[in-house]
Amino acid sequence: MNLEEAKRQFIMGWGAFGTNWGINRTMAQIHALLLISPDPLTQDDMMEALNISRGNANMNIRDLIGWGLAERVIIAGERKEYFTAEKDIWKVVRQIVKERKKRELEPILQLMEKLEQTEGDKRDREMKAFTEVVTGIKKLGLQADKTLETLIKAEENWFISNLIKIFR
Amino acid sequence: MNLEEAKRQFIMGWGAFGTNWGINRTMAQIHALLLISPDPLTQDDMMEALNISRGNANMNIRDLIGWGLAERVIIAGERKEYFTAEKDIWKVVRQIVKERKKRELEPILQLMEKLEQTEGDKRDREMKAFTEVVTGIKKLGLQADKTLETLIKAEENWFISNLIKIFR
DNA sequence: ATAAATTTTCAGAAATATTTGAAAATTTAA
DNA sequence: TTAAATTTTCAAATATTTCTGAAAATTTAT
Repeated sequence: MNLEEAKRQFIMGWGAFGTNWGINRTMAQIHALLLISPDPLTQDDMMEALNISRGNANMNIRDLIGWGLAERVIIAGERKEYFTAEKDIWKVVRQIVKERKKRELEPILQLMEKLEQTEGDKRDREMKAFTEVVTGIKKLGLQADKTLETLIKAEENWFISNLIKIFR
Repeated sequence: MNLEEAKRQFIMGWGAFGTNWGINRTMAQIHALLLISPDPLTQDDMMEALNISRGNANMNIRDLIGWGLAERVIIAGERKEYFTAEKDIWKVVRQIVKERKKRELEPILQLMEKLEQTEGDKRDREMKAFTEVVTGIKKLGLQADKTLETLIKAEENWFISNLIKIFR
């Protein structure tokens, strides 16, 4: 396969992958494009490469920046804005984990904490089933939160070398 | 808060949470409903509780079964089919991890392996950037695959107690 | 066998999410 | 300043996903 075709497949594949994870296809494709671009790109470059409109490109670039996955780059003497993405995949994963933890795990934990306050007869089967599930989710969620927090702070080598030891 | 309101919020919250993770809202709501039901439910019970159509209920129940998150229950003397969900959250998480690994991680790894075969001049900047990213994703993916495999096989206490040791 | 109960399917409808493109706002150069 | 270049916004259009409901298929009881 030649490079052009491989790039196309990479971008399409990354886009489909993102879709499974609740990430907008275009955002994932822009991310893929930036990942494999040795140099920063402009919005127009991306519009052309991915065949998308100006508005779409602009919104998704800004979302990517919001996720901490892309950043603006100033290029001396250039009028247009340029963008790059972090190339180190491990850093990318850590950044995504960090954001999703904040955006999704934390709200679920808050909900479970609120639902733990539910009043009712503890001998009632319905009540018991409910309480057990809520408590279980909260416990696991807290554990996950702690684990992910450590993971986010970990340095790659430390983490990987530990994982290899523990989970072989 | 009383139990009825708490259940409602649990089901809505779980549905919204699922949506963020590429899981259909109704499927997540049915799962939530089953999680907090002390006894098995029929399709009609779910249709009524969640205010959804027969077709929708049927399809999503079968999807849940496909994910290994719900199962049919035979109740002696009853004509209708009943369904339950695994209540142990840790088992639920393991099951989800297992399915997502199969459905999503494995295809991405296959794609990366294919893209590693891309032909081109290794001194070309474009080629180099591409190869580095593909290789990086594959490496991390293989590591994740191995780790998740261990996690799937692990017993809860073993896993949690190890994690607590490693990641405190 | 027959028919009632129940489950499954799926085309079209509805809801949701994404994208476009043109206008408005902002930035930059001269 | 002024105006050209660039970025941002957002209402409407489009695409995608999900849901409905009725018909078909299957299962069960008699």
